[in-house]
Amino acid sequence: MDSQPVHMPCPTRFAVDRLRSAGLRPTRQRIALAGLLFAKGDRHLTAEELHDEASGAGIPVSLATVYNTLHQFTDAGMLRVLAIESSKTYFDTNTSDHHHFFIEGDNEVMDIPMGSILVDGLPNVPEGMEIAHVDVVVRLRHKG
Amino acid sequence: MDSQPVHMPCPTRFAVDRLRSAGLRPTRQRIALAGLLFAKGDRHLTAEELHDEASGAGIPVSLATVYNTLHQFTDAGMLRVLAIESSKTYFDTNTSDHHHFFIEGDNEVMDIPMGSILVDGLPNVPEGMEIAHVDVVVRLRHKG
DNA sequence: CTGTGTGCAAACTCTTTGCATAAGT
DNA sequence: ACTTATGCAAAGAGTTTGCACACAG
Repeated sequence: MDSQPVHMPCPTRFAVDRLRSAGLRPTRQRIALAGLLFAKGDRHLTAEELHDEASGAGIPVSLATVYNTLHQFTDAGMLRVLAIESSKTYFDTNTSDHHHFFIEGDNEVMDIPMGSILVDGLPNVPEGMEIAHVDVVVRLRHKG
Repeated sequence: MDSQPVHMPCPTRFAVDRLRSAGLRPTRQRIALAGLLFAKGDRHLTAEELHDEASGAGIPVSLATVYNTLHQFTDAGMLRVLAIESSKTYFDTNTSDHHHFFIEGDNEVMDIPMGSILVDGLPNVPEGMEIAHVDVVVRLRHKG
């Protein structure tokens, strides 16, 4: 019956399709990184974290390529950059409009559940400007 | 009548007092930097900007000292650090609770007038955590 | 094949640090 | 005098870039 033999596992298929529709050539490294990024729900990663994860998964990819790839994905609208902490760039796999917890000390980023925060009374924007985005970061610390 | 001759201009006096009450020795450099920072209302500066400004004002101070001083002022509660853009640290002379515009392209930071923004419906905070701070950044772009 | 992507290493930016010198009290 | 701050230069983290080689179409 199966006249179209499938040689690749499903996550790879998924990644390949996503890359193609973004106009990016599905190379080994991009497929692998997309697989890691988009397989398990929303994630917030630095380039270094993703690089470590790839290495750990037996995918040899250079840090430079991880950076390049993350920026390509960002330009293609598959990722969003978070400016939460100076000195480290976090990439968010959830590109929809939402906000974040940042846990000081642990340097961990978490999504704030949609709809549970409300920003109101936005101020008048200066002449000739428009709002590109509103970012809310709720910084948490350990109690005690 | 004036039995206490005043040899220093007023801004210096002010800076010296501020430094003393923060427990910081009022050195030439600290006095000069405090003068620049706190003389003209609320400001949002990077270390490099302040360094340039000091140099321009004929105050020779090294960039390393500017960084050290900004951190000492921050620890003393005289400044706040803004994490608005990756790769650059902005120091805010307004330590009260308020939010910011960030103009993309120009990389300029502006205060949002107090009370003109309202964050409501803060989400439940995870167990054992408390809110340290809520930061709202309204990112603006030039229209057209 | 042809063009694009990758890896490596070097460059670059921002920031911190160590140590001898200078300044404050 | 005694202590603390400063300047310089070097080190350090994170990120980017240039160029030869490798891979996808």
